[in-house]
Amino acid sequence: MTAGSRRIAHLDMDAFYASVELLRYPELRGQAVVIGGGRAAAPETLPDGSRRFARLRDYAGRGVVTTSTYEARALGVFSAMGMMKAAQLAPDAVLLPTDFDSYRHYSRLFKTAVAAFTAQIEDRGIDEIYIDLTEIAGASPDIAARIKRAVHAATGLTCSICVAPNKLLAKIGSELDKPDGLTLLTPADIPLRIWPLSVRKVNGIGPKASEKLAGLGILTVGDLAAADAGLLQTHFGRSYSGWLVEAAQGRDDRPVVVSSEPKSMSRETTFERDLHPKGDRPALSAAFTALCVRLADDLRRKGYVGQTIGLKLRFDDFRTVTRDVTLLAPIGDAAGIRHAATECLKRIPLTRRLRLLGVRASSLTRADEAHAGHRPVQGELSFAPGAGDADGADGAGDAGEAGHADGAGDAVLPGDPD
DNA sequence: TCTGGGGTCCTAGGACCC
DNA sequence: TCTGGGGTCCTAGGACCC
Repeated sequence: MTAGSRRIAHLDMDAFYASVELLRYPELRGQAVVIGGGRAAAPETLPDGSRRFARLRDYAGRGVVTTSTYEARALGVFSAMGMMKAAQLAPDAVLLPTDFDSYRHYSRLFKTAVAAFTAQIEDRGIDEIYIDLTEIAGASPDIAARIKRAVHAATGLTCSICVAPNKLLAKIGSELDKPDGLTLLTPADIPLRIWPLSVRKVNGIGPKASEKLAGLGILTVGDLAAADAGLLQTHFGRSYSGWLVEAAQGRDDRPVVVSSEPKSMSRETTFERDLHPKGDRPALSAAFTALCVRLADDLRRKGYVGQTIGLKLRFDDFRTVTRDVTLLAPIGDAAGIRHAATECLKRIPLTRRLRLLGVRASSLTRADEAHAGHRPVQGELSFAPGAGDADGADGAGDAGEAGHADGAGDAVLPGDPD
């Protein structure tokens, strides 16, 4: 199955959200534009037909930058940066709210355009895909150029493509000539084009690993390629160090995965201000219910039910805690989800104000196969005696069946209808 | 100027079974 | 009577990605 050389392309839309916004607001072309901020203000149309845009300096809140135009990046504003920090760096930059419906629309358009070439496409999110070109007739540069033209014709947007022997190299390469790039990489290019790059450019080496590598004097992929395998193993463990060694050599035999089933679905929200578990009980309870309703809605729309329900809290000191419970049978309704998540909540001591609340469903099965998907669960409920945390003397043993009985009387966040 | 929301995968310990 | 090993499931947390 391996052997033979593959031709794998990585296609990445250029500054995707920002570029979609520029299609709608062409007058912003050439300006520093930032998208994000959660509840940012939408542009206002004036009587003369012109538009007034919010500026970054007007923003106040807890949002982060989702995307920025290349002009904003030149000012130091990048994805995931806190909006308040971005406002300091570029106070005059235009601020736009995220419009996911619109981005999803353009995402469908570009993916459909590529699908005319091959079905061998791996979805990697809203703005990027891998494409296996191995079985497509023609030279790689020609195929890539045709795909770029098709994407532009379908969307009016540019993308960057790299064709390489594997996904690892294709992913790195698609960034090398951005925007509107067309890059070809062969094994012979690795020393000259890959090794000078920061280890951060490798998909799978994040902030923590790169920090640790820097501590060992390893900054570039070339440093990594030259590093002692034993040294790496003592610091990163067998599995991850083995992968690092392979990655530094540009080796990767992961296939292009054409279809996959979702593993989990979740909804979470960060409050505009930290909420007190007792003093803000009504607000917390309403938010909790709303999250369960939205999650149930997602599950229903996509046709799944979940047998494991989880709760996530983040405290004002940013400490994050999760708890989950596996039920006897999968569920998908908001009341059932809320009931199970409330059981999880009872197992977390609420000592501080809450910054974030989230609800998750996992162990998903298709709703139409829910009967077949009835997995055997040993014992009773997982929160039966013994399976609890620390001191299990909290009498959870008789918590009852995980049905929909409204035992909310003693819940930390009392259930309120609606 | 404190740091979003939606995911996947991995690790590690304990329960439980054979 | 501690002396096992293998396998699966469940849970919690963390790294990483878009």
